[in-house]
Amino acid sequence: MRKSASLRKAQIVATILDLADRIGPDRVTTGAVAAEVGVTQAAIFRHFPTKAEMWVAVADHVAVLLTAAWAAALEWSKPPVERLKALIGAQLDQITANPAMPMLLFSRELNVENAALRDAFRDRLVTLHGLLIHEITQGQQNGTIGSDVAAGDIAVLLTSLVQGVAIRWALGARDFVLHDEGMRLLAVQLRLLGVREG
Amino acid sequence: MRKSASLRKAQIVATILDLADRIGPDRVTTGAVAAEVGVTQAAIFRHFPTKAEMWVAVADHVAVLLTAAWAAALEWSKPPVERLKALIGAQLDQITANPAMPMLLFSRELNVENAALRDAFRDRLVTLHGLLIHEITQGQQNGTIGSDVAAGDIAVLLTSLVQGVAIRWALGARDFVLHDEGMRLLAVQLRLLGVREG
DNA sequence: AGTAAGTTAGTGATCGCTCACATACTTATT
DNA sequence: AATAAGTATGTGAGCGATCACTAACTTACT
Repeated sequence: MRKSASLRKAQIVATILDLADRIGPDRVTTGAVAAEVGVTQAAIFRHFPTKAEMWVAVADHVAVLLTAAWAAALEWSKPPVERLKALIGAQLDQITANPAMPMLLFSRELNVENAALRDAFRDRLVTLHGLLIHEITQGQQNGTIGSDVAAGDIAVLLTSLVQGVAIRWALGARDFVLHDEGMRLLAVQLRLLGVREG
Repeated sequence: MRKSASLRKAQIVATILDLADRIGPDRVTTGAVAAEVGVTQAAIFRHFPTKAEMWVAVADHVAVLLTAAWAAALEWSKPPVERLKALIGAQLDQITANPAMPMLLFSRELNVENAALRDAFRDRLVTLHGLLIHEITQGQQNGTIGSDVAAGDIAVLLTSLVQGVAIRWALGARDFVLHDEGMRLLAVQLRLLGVREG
């Protein structure tokens, strides 16, 4: 059936994310998207001038989701450690809701073909890193996080933790709940970092 | 010039690894390999029946390198913490010597097309994880590593650390020495884990 | 009636792979 | 030692499949 252009665009973006998870980002061809959407391959180009533009639209969509999730996590101002947990929990939830994200970071489409896509994701990662460092610094200043490790190093360790558990989940059998396992390991690491539980 | 089959095969394997780093694993076409080697594309198929077999040969080559590096790291029996550092240092060195390895783990070739390739790498990662857990357990038993965190969780944290720094290096500007940055973060994490420096 | 959305039927480029043939090297026979 | 026979390596041309993308035409909705 016919749909309005805006609806069709949204459907295409959602289909790309779904297919990227199910068959891998680099197997998302215009033909595969069209078959999934239920139109001919040529119809895709009524809505996006090139395949690269399709991916940019996907990046924009994901960026909006991530930004909103981080804002929601920080909405009710809490102690820095709780804000840290909320940020990382939100990130884990976003990955669960959108499992293609980790693999997309290493796709040929992002790393080789599409500089705009790469820049969009890089920007979001840098932003998250900044948010983490801010909360860590706040926690160190009010004494709830030990100051014997530099805030930047803590942020790297926490980022690696999320990355590690997400990759193990995405590439593996997905036989555990990403949020639960991630938060469990986060609690372990925070305890090691000398966080005093409130 | 003509070369013996064994030499040519080795040259092809080395070229694949080099190209995988420079242009991305999924851009390594038989034509690109042939051009780099200096023969026609058809000549590649004198030495490997399919492209998938080429990648399996690459996996075998890498597996040998990794196994030898781990064995060398553990050769002179040292205290568990030193053996841990040696293992992770060896892994960082192998990644430096062969920068395509991290990206290869997320390539379409490995994750979608080539189950044998996937199994080969999975086997090596599982083996490394086992080696890490063994040393961690030894360290906990002789009291040089705190026992308040499960050995398996420590292994996951250390694996994530290596993965995180390696990916940051491989996908970024490579503007730091992977071994140095990895060992610096490892020292931080080990200190958090209550490791008593000998 | 006019236009937005979709179809049919293509294009050229690139992919892995094959085949008939040519040339370099090795081995056996004289 | 010379040479014929056999094998290993490489070439040039091309096949079928798939890719992103385009143009001309058609249908549905306002």
